[in-house]
Amino acid sequence: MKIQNSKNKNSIIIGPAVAVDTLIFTIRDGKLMVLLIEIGSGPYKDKWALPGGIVQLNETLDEAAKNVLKKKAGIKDIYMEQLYTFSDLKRDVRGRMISVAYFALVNSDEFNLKTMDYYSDIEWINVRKLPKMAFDHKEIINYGLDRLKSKIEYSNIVYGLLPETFTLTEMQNVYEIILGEKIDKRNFRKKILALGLLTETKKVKTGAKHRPAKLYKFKKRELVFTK
Amino acid sequence: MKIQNSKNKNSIIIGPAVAVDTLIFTIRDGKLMVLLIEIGSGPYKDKWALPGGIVQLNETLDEAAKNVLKKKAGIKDIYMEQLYTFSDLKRDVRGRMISVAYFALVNSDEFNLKTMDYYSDIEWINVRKLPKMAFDHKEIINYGLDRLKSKIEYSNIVYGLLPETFTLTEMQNVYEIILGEKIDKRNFRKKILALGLLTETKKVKTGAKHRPAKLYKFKKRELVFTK
DNA sequence: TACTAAAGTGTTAATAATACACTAACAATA
DNA sequence: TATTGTTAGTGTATTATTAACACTTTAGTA
Repeated sequence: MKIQNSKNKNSIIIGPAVAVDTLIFTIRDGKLMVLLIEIGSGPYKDKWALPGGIVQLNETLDEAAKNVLKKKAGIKDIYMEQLYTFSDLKRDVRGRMISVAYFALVNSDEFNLKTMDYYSDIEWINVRKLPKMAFDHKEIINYGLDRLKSKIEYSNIVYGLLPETFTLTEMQNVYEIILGEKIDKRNFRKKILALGLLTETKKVKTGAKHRPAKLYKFKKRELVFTK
Repeated sequence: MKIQNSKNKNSIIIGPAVAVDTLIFTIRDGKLMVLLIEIGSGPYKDKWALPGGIVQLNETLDEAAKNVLKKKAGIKDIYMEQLYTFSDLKRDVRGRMISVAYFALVNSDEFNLKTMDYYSDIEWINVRKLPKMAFDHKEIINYGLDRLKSKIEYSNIVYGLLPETFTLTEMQNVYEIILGEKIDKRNFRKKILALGLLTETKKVKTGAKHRPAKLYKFKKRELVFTK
């Protein structure tokens, strides 16, 4: 390994630059949405991109991704994991740039639009109806979508998309939206409750013009594998 | 994104350096082995490390990893995938270095030791009995081991560890070595054959002092998900 | 108080996973 | 050439999991 100036922590290295790009999913209006920014100038003008930023010398990739979420989208304390590192030579026409993609889930109740109305060019976009994308960000989104579809089947990550308390029907809807298929109500409830990850609260969701639904919550809001 | 000299493809960027480290597994003497290099000088002298190298401006990460395999270990045309990107600030005391880890499988029949006897300091090491490791390479190995254990259960990647033709017992042995548990012979054969990924060759493995075993081969030696 | 709409609930059938033991075929040797 | 040792090769019964399917309950509203 060749490193110039090896005694100095802030060494200058000649090599690809490193960025993080964050893929933030949420459920809104019964659709799976992703947070995108419209680019205002430069070679990718009028195309859309994932929120991202250059990785600084004194931050890890996880920290860099958290900083992007906080600065660009005002989001913190959410589910996040590293997705994949993209490195095509031509992925950014402006220069050689490696991007470490991160994958995040938010529940749109806690994270309301007002936080970001501030930016005119940042929006939740239906992941099934993407606009013209900059860089290889369409590829990143598809990669993340595959991760989401598979991981929701063998873990409890769905908590990242749900509010603190929720009904089983709301939870089932999230599964159906992500997987793109209807699920049998009785089988779904049986299976989910058998996992033992939820506790029944003593509250119900009232106000709708039908029987009120029991509200549940996750015992622990942290990643658990279920298979 | 701040990029200096944006019209020049070979821009100079101030940021973390990027390396690839390759985690190469094989089965030898009934054990899961990993290819390690003993470091001869510097702050990590006498510790062991994964084969790795700095990522050049004109190569993708996949290419960089392939080049490492070829140059450092004389290996090519094997199963390889990106594993994870490691970025702790202190992972290399010599300076800020991000490492994209790759995960590779070879079958030790095709890849014989002679190819690399050339290097005195490169060896297959039992993954359950690792020596003192440099950097965060122990962590990378454990991460890769988890990937291997899970992926062997939902895909056909085991082909990467097997020769062109093999007996079902040999295949079962690989599963048992990786998972660290005995598997029922009849159930294993039933399940594997039901997947329909193998074809029976007309040959048998003779020479052993017992009944000869049928030789099988994979219909396709490329990644297929089985669940 | 009748109507609407989603909540809530069990059983049966089909499929998949597990547990388990003997015969077949060759090599080595007496 | 008969005997022994060693691994290859095979089927069935049990259990666990998944899939299919329809009616009653409860609040809101007219």
